[in-house]
Amino acid sequence: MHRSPRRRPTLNDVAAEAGTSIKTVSRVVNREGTVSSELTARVEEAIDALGYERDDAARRLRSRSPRTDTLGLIVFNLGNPFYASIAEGAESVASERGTLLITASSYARPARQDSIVRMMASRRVDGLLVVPVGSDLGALEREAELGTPIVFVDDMPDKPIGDVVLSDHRTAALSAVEHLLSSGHERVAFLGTMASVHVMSERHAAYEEALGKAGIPLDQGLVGMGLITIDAASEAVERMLELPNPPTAVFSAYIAGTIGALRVLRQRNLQDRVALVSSDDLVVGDLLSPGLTSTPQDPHEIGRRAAERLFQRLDGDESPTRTVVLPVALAPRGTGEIRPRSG
Amino acid sequence: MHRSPRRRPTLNDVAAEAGTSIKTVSRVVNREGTVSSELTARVEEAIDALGYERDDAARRLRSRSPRTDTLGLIVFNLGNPFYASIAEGAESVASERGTLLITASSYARPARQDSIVRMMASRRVDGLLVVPVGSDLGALEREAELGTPIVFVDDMPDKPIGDVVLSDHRTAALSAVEHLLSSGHERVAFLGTMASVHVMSERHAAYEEALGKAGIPLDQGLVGMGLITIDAASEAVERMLELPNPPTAVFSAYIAGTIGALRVLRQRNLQDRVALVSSDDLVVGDLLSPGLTSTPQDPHEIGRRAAERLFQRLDGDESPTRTVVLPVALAPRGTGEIRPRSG
DNA sequence: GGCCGATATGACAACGTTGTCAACTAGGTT
DNA sequence: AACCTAGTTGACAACGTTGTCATATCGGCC
Repeated sequence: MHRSPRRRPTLNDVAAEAGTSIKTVSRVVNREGTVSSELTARVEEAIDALGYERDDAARRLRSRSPRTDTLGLIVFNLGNPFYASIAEGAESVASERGTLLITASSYARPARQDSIVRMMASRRVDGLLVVPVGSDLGALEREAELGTPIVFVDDMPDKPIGDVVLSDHRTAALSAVEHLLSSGHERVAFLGTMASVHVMSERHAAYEEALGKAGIPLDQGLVGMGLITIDAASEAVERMLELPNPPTAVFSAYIAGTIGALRVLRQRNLQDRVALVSSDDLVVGDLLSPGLTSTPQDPHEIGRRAAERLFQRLDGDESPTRTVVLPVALAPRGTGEIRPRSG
Repeated sequence: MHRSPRRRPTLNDVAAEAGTSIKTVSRVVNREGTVSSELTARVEEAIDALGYERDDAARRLRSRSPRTDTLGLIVFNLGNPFYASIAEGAESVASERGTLLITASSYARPARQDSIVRMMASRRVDGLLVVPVGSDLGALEREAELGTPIVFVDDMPDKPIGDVVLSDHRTAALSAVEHLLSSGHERVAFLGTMASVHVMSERHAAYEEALGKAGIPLDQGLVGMGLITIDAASEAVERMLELPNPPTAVFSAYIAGTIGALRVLRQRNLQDRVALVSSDDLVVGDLLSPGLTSTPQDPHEIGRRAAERLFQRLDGDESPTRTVVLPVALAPRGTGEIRPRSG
């Protein structure tokens, strides 16, 4: 028996159907338990017949508690398995609290991040999880001032306007480069994206620091920055391999660079001659031969911890901003243990 | 100059600050262009000073258009790169229309899918993108009746209550198994998850169909179903390899099975002796040696197409339900071309 | 019989916004 | 001078819900 296939039923419709008032229906919907069992049954029948579902927006408008039970998550690219895993980790915490996630990709573009923050703000998300981009926090700063808790993920914001959950990128990058140097490499290339991404500049700084400590002069010809795509990384590696004094090892500070480098080395049959350490792991890094040496993070755990911190804030924690740094250990699996050939 | 760090400013607050009425502020916020430039400037100043952002829920409540500019996306597991890529594809379409995505993982559990659908319904998403699970559509059916457009992704629902976008799973699975049989394999194992997942039973049926056509008797000892995790798949493959008459080839109908099989074959140094064709590709399937033979889908495109279909519905298309089947071609890269050893 | 308290129900305002309509102003026309 | 028009501005109701408060009913007690 179809009723109105178009307009969603409201409390009013249910009340009319059950022959009672909207307040009583509201009480039944919210299980307040102060409605007689006979009337409760009649109301529930009407709810089923009409397919009524409470409108959370109207509820929030009137209710004392201003919660939407919705969080915003902004990452660089939701299709990237690393960020996807962060999202899933956050979701697993949120779902325990009956909270949904609005997810969006900023593609590392500040303007897009800003527009997403605004859209999420006008939807009144309870809090934000953000992989920050750019030097300008923009609308995020206003949100923080208005009391929306923000947890930054995987990277530091420029101003401490929220908690932070990230891996120990500096130590990881240091150990990666030092691992190559201790195998005897002196020509170590660097692959990275924009320096404006904080993590990237941190990894690059660690690269320079490790070289400096070992007394190896910096060669800008071995430094590839601004390489966004896999193909750009491949081309950069190809150029470096054409140099009169080519690199004997590569440190890739991001996953697309790693894939690009792996492809070129395999094409040129150099996979057993040029060493490679990747900051990020591949899902199947252990299945390659040689296996991929990396400093693998635990994105699922990062997502979990970030969401947990956000809920602590929502539960009333007003303590000063905290930074959670998760340890990272180098996982030697093959590509990083290739030694340079003399001559 | 801080004002109220707690309660969000409303039209009323802005109106008071600017010395005008809420209706005028509303007009400025919505750029109706009927407010004098002097007053517009004063209002915009107040908006900036207070950090006002319109409440979309209240807007929707009153406005004629009932849109939330929010879609719901339900996949099995957002952390799985295949689904993550679908999500990103859908998001790229949605963002062009100023629409955000609420994403959630059902973990292939019907009860969880149902509860997510309900939560999304009470948030009044404009439409749903769903990788369906289980034989009972549950709350989805009610939503469809109430006029919420639904597009099913990657699999068919049991009732045609919405459009469908998926790859040609049957043809892909047939060609995968036939590829192995044509190389001379007669002992071909099957790896899959629950038969309640429609795609899975379709791939399994194609497996049986291909064997039948070739006149090869079915051996239930070579069929591994219900293997959810990578480890479960590994154990199943190990058991099969212990058989007196072990498989010479494996057809894996899902990615975790593929990874589990690859790990075991590598451990036992059988990667060049046992053939493998995977339904799903790995991000770096071409980097393995031998490379992974698979029937790769284009999840980004699936997500795009599904979202585009949903927007067509939202734009008023009321034509009968349509099913979009995307073609899939077998990509031979190594593991699938291993021939059985005689004796 | 009147009164009490407990229980059940509903009338009404309010949340923040937009649609409707009325009112005011300024400038031009008759 | 009276009138009209266009351009601005604001008062008020309404969206679907919940908080507050009033009212109705009933059983039990003095």
